[in-house]
Order: sequence, then structure tokens, then C-alpha cells
Amino acid sequence: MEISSHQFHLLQQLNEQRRQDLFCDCNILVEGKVFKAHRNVLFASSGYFKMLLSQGSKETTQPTTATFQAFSPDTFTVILDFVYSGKLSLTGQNVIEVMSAASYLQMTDVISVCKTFIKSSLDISEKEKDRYFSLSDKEVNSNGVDRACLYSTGWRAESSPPRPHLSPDQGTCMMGGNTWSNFSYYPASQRNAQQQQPPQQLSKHEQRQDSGKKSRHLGLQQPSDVPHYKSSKLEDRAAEPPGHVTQPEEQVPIEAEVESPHVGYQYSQGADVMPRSLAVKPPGTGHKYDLPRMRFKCPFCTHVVKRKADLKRHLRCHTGERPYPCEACGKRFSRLDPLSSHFRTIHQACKPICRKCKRHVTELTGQVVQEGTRRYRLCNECLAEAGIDSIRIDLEAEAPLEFPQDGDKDSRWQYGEDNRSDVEIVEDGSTDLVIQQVDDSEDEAEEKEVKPNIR
DNA sequence: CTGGGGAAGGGGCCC
DNA sequence: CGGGCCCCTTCCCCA
Repeated sequence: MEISSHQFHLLQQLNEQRRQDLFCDCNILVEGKVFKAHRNVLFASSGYFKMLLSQGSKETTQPTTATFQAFSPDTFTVILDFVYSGKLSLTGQNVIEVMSAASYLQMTDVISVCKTFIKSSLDISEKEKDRYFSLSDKEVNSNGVDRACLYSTGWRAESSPPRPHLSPDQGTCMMGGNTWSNFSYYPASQRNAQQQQPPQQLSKHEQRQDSGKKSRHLGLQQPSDVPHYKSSKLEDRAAEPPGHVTQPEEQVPIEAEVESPHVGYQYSQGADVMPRSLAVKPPGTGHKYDLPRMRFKCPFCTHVVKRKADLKRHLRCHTGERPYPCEACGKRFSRLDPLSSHFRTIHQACKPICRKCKRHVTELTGQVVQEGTRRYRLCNECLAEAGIDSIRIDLEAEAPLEFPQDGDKDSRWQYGEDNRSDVEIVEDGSTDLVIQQVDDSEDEAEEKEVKPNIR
């Protein structure tokens, strides 16, 4: 028999203990502000703390202290409140930083919720489009605030439970000129205890995407390996006056018009979702019989793209999402093509150019050198200058190319296996360099086969 | 401190 | 719609 309220009450008690500084054995210092918490709770909630606390001293009588500069005390307050209550107080103003902090702290649930929060606002509803059908572009783009006002009626939350700990201005907030409703997330385990908080429903598309990306984020490595969005940059961009980027303004049409009837993009929950991209028609297509040409407006900045897919891609630079990890070095990329490029350049030494003298080399006139997980080519002369005698096999460098922590996609990292059969390793005597004879023709074939993370 | 080069980020657009 | 290529810009490291 299971008493569903037990978990909720347990968490409540822990939260109460935290507030009263009872049994707190961990101090978290964020930009000078000290937060008290329980090691056990932090350990259970955050991959970062799990790592930190498991690596740290086993001594439990001394309080552990962690210091962070990567996010603000306010952001950590949101995170810590979530840890101890299951309620994530997201607003348009804090979602980026909260997600960044969650990424740093390896809290995949929070990341997912932040992503859902952001993504859920990206859908275009037919209803909303109708609403803007006759908007002039100037009305739409000349003033982000105006636009926010126009949008706000459609996505203001109607069922968000009141949260007394919020400051009044958190009721709705502005982000990039748009008004955002508050967003509360209650883990499934707590939803029963909450007042029938409507669950955040995702469209099939989103569910698929989100589940997939969630699994990717489960593979986050050390926080230092996890790139974070540049909040300041984002804020700068978001704060840019609309006229700052002239290109979209100039190209954007006088009349805003929506795409012809489309499918797939609908509000899942009208209350929590808002139209975040605006389709407008370019100049010269004013005639009603012209095929409507879409332009999609980024809700975070003034960028306008022609295709929804391009907007989706662009948004990753705002959300910081990097779903494509390089399995050789762990570096994560927001897109597949830069990853492929990185992989070819850094780990496959595809450039037939001597890294030292920049001359073109072939398999006859040069060799591949491996340094850690990096590979590059050196011509025989430069190789001789470097002193082949001083170069040895680095078995560490050959073997490490497995990344069990990342179950992303079908990422099959065959680098260390398949390549080895094709290369002849010249062993020498120095640090961590490996010279390899590589058959270029096979290298190309292998390049096709061994692309990381490519489905 | 500065300039050059490599790597990565990001947009446009084709397939 | 995703993958991928091209191009330009930005960032970072190093001499």
C-alpha cells in the first residue's frame, strides 16, 4: 500500500528543515550569497552535486562548501526551491539562466522543463495567426513591446496557481519584447498533491523531440564540458533595439500575412503557450493571389528567417541546446554539420595539408600524427624535423575514444576500432604523439562510415 | 600588445 | 523537414 502524500510531506519537511537551518550540512556560495542545504538532497537532485559530493571528503561532520560564479543567487534560489519543493518558478526572464544553471548542475528534469517552457511557446496557433493576419509589419516589428501587447492576450496563463513567493512583477514578464506567463512545473510524483495543476501537454512533435533530447541531456558530461548559453549575449541580443538589425526590418513586408493553412502546429494548452514566431510576408507579394511567402521572426531577437526549420535551428543559439556531442572529445555542438566538420578536421585529419609547413601532402609525402584525440598531418620533412624518434604510441590516446556516458542517438563511435585496422601505427618514444600510415582512399570511405552521431 | 591562423558559430540555401 | 554545403564572422590561441 502506498501513501501518495508521503513523498510530498517528506519534501515539505526537508524544506522546512532547510529554512530553519536544521541539519544542513552543505553551504553553497553563489556570488557571495550563502545557501544552506542538505547534502543528501543535493546529491539526489543534481548530477553535478552527485559528482562533487561523491568525490569530496567522506568526512560528514564538516559541512561541505560549494562556490558558484556561473549563475546568480536568484537563479540558484529558483533551482533550490525546485529541489526542495518540486515547483519550478519559471518566468520569461529567468528561464534562460535557470536552464543554463540546470545544465551546469546537470539537472536534466529542469533542463527538460525549461526547454518545454521555451518550446511550448514556439508553436503558432491558427487562432493567433488569424489574430495577426492583418497586422502591418510596422506594427509588428517596429516595436517589440507593442508586439508583446498584441500577443499577450493569447497566452496569458489562465490557470496558473497563485504563488505568493513571487514578486508582483513576476506575474507576467517581458522577454525580447514578448510577454510570458509564469510556468510552474510539478513532477509527476507531486501532481496529485497539487491542486490539479494542468499537466503540460506537448504535441506529438514536441514529445518526440523532447524525449529524444532529454535522453541526450542525460549524457551531459562534466559541467566544464557543457557549453552554456551566453546569457549576457542573449540579453544583449534580446535587449537590442528593434532597429539595430536592419536587414529583417528592411525586408519585412508592409503587410504581415500568415502562411497558407498548415498542419501540425497547434496549441497544446492555450494558456501556457504563446505564438513566438511571427510569419510575415515579404515585399512584392501583396497581391492576394500571390503565393504567400513566410518569414519567421525569432521571439528572442530581431532575427527573421524564411523557414520554420531555420528558425528552429536558430533558436538553439538562444536555448543553448547542443544535442550533438563529439564522441571523440566530448565537445557538444548545436548542429550536425559543424560536428561533422569538427570531427573530420580534428579527429580524422582529413585536410591533406601539413600542419606545420602547410604544404599539400599525400599518403606518400606525409603521415597522420595523433596527439591525444586530435589527428593532423605532417609532411615527411616536418615529421623528420619534429623527430620521429621522439614520438611514441600513446595507448591512452588510442583507447579513450569510447564515451559510455553518452547514449545519444545511434552514436556509434568506431574510431578506435575500425580505424585501427586501417592504420599502421609507428611507435616512437615521446609524449603522446602517434604517427599513423593512413590510406587516403580508405580514409575517405571510412569517413563516410564513421561519421559520429549521424543516423 | 598585436596580428595571423585555426576552429567554431551561425545564416542562407540547395537537395 | 533534416542533412549538408558554402560563406562570413567571431573567438581563441600562439608566436
